[in-house]
Amino acid sequence: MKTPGDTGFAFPEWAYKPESSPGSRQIQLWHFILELLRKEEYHDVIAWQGDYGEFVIKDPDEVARLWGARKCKPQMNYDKLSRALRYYYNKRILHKTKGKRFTYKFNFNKLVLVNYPFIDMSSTGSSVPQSAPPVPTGAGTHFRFPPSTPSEVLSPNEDLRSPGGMFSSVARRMARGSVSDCSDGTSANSEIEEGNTGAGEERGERVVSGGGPGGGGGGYRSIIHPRLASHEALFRMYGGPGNPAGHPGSRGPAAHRIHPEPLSPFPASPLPGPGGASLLAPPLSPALSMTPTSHLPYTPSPTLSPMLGSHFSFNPEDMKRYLQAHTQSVYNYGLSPRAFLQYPNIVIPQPHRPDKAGLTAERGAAERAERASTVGGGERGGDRHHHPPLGHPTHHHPHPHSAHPHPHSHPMHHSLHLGEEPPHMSPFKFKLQPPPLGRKQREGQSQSKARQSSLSSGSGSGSMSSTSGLGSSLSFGSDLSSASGSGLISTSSSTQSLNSAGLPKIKVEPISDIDSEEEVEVTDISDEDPDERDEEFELFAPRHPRASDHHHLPNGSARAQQQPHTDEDLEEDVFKAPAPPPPGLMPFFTSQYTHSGVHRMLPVIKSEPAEPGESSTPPSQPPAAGAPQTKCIPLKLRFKRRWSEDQRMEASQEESDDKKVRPEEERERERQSNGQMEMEEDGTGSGGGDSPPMLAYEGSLAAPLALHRRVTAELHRATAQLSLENKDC
DNA sequence: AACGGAAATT
DNA sequence: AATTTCCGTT
Repeated sequence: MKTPGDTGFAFPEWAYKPESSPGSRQIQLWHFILELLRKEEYHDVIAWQGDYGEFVIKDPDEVARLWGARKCKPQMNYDKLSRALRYYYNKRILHKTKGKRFTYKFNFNKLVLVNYPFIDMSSTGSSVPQSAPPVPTGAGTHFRFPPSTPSEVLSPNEDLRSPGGMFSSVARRMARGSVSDCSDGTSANSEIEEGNTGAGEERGERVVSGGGPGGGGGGYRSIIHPRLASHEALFRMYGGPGNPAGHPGSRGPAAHRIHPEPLSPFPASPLPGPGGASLLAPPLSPALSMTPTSHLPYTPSPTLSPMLGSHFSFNPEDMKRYLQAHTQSVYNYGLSPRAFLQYPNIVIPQPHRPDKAGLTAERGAAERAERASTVGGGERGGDRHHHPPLGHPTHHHPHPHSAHPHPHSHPMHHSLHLGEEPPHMSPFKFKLQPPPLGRKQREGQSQSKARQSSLSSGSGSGSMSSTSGLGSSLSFGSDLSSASGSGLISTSSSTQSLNSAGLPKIKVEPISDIDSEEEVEVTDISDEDPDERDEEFELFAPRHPRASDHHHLPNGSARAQQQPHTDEDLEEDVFKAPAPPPPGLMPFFTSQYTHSGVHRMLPVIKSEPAEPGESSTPPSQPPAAGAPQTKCIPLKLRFKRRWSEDQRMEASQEESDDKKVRPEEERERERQSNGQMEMEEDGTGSGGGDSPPMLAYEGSLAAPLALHRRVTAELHRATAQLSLENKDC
């Protein structure tokens, strides 16, 4: 009986699979968190709470301990763990919910994309709006859905690098089976693992890793480059309507999963074209491949299964929840529907109501038990706010405040047309980076205050704190070209610091302080920040959940950003697109406007004080010295990157995400590929993307829903759950 | 408590 | 690449 639903929140199964993270061989923290979150056993330690995707670490020390156990890092503590979580901010996987202790929030968009870049809902979406716009106003009309380009869809941004990466990683993992290094037998992970498997939560969805892999092993090599895989291909592969490989229902277990989805988010079959096309080899990543595992109901064709035992699935329940969530979030939480539209498979985690108090503690850890009892009690008492049960997502109404800030249609003025808009790009911050002084160096040079010395050496402008970067940061329109990049920089830099080599190091970052709304529920802002999908908006996206510091916006082309700050405005800012909308990417801008602001109205439950565990902090051990490295990207490159990006955007309006996080190589690669592909499509829109959405959802949800249903079915057929055993230790 | 830079580790 | 470790700052 532990379905995701029980827990109250549900992510697609894959979300919980470590393997779903392309980039990592080992389990990733976010994944681990998700794991904990899904288990009731750990609800005393960490649990969903508050807004969509928001969770609270009730017992930081315990979480840290568990994490440490999992990673075989006995010295893990919350401080370290939290550092890792903070790294997610930039990656936009997570955000901090300000004002709430130990409270963070997931950004599902990111997760989805990261995990399933190939799942391109946009195709679906492009043809049809998948769900209702947050605000039923006529606004929807203004949005058009640009023809999607396959390439686009797949084009990942930062995190989603090419699916290829995923492939390889997966392959790798498969090859190795499992990672382990921890000699420590007592891994906490076992706890978790047990829980997962033991629970049988997925009723069979979970794959039994053991059984199945019939050896399909190697086949998944994609024949087609992932990028090229068209939506059609995707679906074909899934076995469109025809459902080549067997009926879903045929298998026992499957049956119930496949029941009709009342609310499927998906529109009609995505395969516009030659329906008849037989499926060709699945170009998809292994993860996608449908594994013909025995338990999989809808296993398409046996041949396809690349990965043994791995599959991921979109089950109806999830879908349903997703929809509900979607609606709810849209209406209640003010989340960006865009996100969901893109990834219907995501389900909203509902702060679930504790009725099952009893269940909680017994299981997993005796160790935690003590704590649990206390905490548990408190917690339960604590949250009272209920969210509407997932009953009737479809129409519901917004809570009182949700307010539709924009009663009037709110065309995205910001939507730019390809050529028309001035390339106001986001201003970038150029920070001088102080010469790296390694810890060693610091130590070596002056043990006492190495840090300061480093700063001073940096340039005379010791003023800049790492965070603020005000001291030497410059910001200006992204129009670097005009700035003549290097020239500008060099100028400023000249005064500034030079690295040992003599080259100035400058960090170019987008200034996204726009959000700056301390007042405005920081939480959400970022969360839906336009991520991958919204790439067009990305430049301006508030990438830092906390924009705490500087609000300067020096000259930065005073353009748009500085305007009134109403909710609307804020949002606009957020979504402001520097470049024209990328053609296939985000079919639904519609919703862009409204939501962010709405949610803050919701009173959040104050998390209970949760007594912090004391936990002694273990002594840290000094790592062995390593080779010194400098990670600064050469100035040139930075500019280049920037520049090319701009161009790209103009040309193709591709998304761009310039996070420092992202390595330029990737971007470059991406850019190029994208650029080529994209060109074609913009034609339609000529300027504004006028192509009207196939279905306007002007106002009603109904139509879309129907469509969704269909797709859902297809997906069901096609999907499989990803499960790889990944026990580490 | 939370943030984020820097270096080290895996 | 994703942390882990350390740590100064806010």
